[in-house]
Amino acid sequence: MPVDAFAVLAEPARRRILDELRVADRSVGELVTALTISQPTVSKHLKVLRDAGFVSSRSAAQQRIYHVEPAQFAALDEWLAPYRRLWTKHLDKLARHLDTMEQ
Amino acid sequence: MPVDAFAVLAEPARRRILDELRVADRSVGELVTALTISQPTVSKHLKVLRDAGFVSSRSAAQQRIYHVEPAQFAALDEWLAPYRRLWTKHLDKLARHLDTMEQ
DNA sequence: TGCGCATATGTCTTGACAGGCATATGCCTG
DNA sequence: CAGGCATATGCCTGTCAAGACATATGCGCA
Repeated sequence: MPVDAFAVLAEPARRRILDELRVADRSVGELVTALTISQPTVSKHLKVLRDAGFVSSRSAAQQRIYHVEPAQFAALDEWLAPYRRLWTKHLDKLARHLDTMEQ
Repeated sequence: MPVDAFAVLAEPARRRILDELRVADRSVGELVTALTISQPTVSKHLKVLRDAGFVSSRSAAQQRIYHVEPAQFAALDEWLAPYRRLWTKHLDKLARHLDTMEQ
């Protein structure tokens, strides 16, 4: 992770952009109308997301179409992995407890 | 998520604390020596982590022992889930591509 | 090539937050 | 109950980033 992925996602507006792009690729203008944020603000957030590798863009005439880049999310998932063990262990314990109660 | 989980994790020091607590429960003093951060700073980060539900503490004499609370990580994982579909799809595509090449 | 649309960038102000330091609180032991 | 240890909290300052606004750039079309 070149730039801090968590810092990038800390901004709610950026997560809303990602939620939008997850459904389908979108032009900047579409994002602006979908999210009701000013155009310069959207462009700046997109730049941050691009620099962090969360999205990439292609040009289509005067428009730029953005789409989600899955790799960064996979990196996030890797960070989460060791903690996942903690809560699955927790769930196992819970399951065993329930099994005990059934008897 | 009552407070913004991503904003909480955006601070590197807090992630270091979690990495430490993931291995084993620790007192505040142990964290201070392990991370080489001032004691007040550690306490403040712990408060943020506590308020966000990432950790909880129990008292042992004058010490407070902190430990990781898995639920918040599970919440994070849920947020990540819809994106996970994106990159597994991506991997599927890659696998199919490799299959094609083998023939 | 000049105009208009879509997007990017620069500047400024303001607010939030982290760290340093001093100090308060809680708890145990002599 | 006094003193000391472990931890929490309050105050202050510097830093950084987000949003508003103005403006620059890129691209297509008449």
